[in-house]
Amino acid sequence: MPTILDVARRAGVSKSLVSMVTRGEGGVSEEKRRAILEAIDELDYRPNAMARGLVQRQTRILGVMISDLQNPFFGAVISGIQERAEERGFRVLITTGDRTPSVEESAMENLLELRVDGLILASPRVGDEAIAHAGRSVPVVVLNRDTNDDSSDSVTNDNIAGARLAVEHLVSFGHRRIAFIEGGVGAGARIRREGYLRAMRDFGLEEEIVTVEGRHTEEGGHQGAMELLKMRVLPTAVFASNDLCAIGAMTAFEEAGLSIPDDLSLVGYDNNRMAALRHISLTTIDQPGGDMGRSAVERLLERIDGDRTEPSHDVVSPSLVVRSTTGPPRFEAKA
Amino acid sequence: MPTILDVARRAGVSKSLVSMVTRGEGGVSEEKRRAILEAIDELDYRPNAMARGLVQRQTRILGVMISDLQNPFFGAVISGIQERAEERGFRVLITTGDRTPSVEESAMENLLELRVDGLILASPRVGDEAIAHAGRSVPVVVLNRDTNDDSSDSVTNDNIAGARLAVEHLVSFGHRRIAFIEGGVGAGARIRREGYLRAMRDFGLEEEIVTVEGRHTEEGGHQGAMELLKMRVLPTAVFASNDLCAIGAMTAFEEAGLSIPDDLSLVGYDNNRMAALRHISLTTIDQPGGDMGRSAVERLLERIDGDRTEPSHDVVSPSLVVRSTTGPPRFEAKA
DNA sequence: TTGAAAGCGCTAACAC
DNA sequence: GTGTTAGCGCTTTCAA
Repeated sequence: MPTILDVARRAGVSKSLVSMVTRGEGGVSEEKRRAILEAIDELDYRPNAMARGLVQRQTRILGVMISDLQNPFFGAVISGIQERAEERGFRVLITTGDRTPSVEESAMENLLELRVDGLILASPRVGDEAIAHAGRSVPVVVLNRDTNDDSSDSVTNDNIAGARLAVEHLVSFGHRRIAFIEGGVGAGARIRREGYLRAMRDFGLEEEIVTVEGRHTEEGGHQGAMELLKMRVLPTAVFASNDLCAIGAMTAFEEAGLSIPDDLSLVGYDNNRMAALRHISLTTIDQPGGDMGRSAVERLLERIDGDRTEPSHDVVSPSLVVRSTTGPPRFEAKA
Repeated sequence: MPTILDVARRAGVSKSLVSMVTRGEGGVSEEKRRAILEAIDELDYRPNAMARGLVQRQTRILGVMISDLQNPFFGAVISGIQERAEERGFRVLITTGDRTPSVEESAMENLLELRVDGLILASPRVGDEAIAHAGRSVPVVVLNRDTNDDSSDSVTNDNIAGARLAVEHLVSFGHRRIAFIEGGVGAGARIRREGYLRAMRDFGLEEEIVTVEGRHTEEGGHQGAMELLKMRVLPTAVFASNDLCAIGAMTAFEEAGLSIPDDLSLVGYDNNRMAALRHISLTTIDQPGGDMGRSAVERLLERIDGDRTEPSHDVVSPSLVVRSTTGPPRFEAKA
């Protein structure tokens, strides 16, 4: 693999000049520049980003840790990140631990060892300590997760408000017995659960609270729904912690012979591409993934450029998207 | 940010010992090792992968270029890649150009400048020359795409056979007028089209060939279907170049009042998670994404370890997955 | 406008 | 078992 020295020799100049050319710096005579470009081409030279990064002490790379690449919602987030990063002259490198906490932490370490200039943690299962640790060496923005330590910024959607929107929508149809399928241990999931609980209480439905375990996957939703189906008295509506989970639940309910929304109403969270499909047509809470990705990049760059040292916590508003999985309960609400 | 020297000083040892410890090499006294570990912890030291990579001339990182992170099929591919790479002690870094050819090429260059030890190109829109160029510096495996140059290995599913499976299945129901919605300019898409054409000819259906433009996205499928709907005589069956495309087409057809599979049969390609959803239940051609990802890693490591210098071209067999979007044509087939 | 030289943080070869 | 040193490929003073 050719080095800058090979190029310099071939072009009959010093390394410095080659460096100036690859960095697009001016002040090189047209003649030498041409010779250098030619040598680069002939040798298939490509600057070594590690050597460069080592001396420049920055990489202009933003690291992104995504826990579930199979969830289309994160596809939207990444699009937003990529778009804004590119505008600002940064590259984006993505890593995933495929939902395994230990692998995720090691993947994050990997990014850190590479000395990325900033890190976006999109809803991972990475522990608080690991985040704090990362935050000590590089600007970090976490997505959809509360941060205790104030070393990192966050961009979240208001999960409490979103959950309330879901419950409110169901209540407005006359539902009272509204169950919740949990989203597992991820940070955002816990807050949605909290939002559900609060909303139920606020609507005077404390007695009707039912929660079952689940996860932010179709399988998780399926299992949660099966739990619900075992109950003596079924809920008339179900709020699932995310769309994937809702879709899994939908499958389970329909397999059990229930018709949605006639026998049961269902609401998800995220508004991912699957939810919008005509055949799914899931009523859900929209979180603007692309916007959140773009904001995360902005926050990161402010830190990198040193424009801001105060922690920032962006909260975007979720909104209700009514589709075909919600309607009035089969029997008149008692109240 | 602390360096290895800081750690050495704090632990009262030389850099070499610290290096040995971070690399997990033996031959360090228990006493010093403990002191070093402590210093590392206190200083929040993290080895600089750039400096390390510079001297070791390898990074143990595999780069993956994915063109569409919104397509769940690639999620499966990445899972496979990640799993196998981890077993073999390699990290995986993913990049995407979000379906923009120029951005994709620059994203690929980025990976190359970082000196990844190998590159997996998962169905990107990157040009042949760019691939060949990359192949000159690092082992490259391309997914689902024919390579002209023999510098890179490939892992593909047999798109010709897969397309034939789709056509055959429809023919077995008595369909004759089977249209094809194209998948755009990506390499795999062109081969599927070719497979469709060949299969139609082989079944003596040359007269019935109808192709319309599309892309490997829902929007692309929707538009392709709209084209089809404008035709004087509608096909009785449609084969779409991938699942996303098929799902978009399904939406368009149903919006136009057609019922699937009664008025029209539909087959996709990939067997992604959306296709398997109960409400979509798309008949499709399965390609084993996870297996393909794992194979790609294997091929790459053979090259990296120098175990193989001959080009390899893995071809996996696609299979038909019959679900609910195909059936006999509404009117008896004439023949 | 150009070149020489120091040094980024690390590993590896060697000496002790 | 431990320390010293050269050098990976680059950028960045600084001089010429």
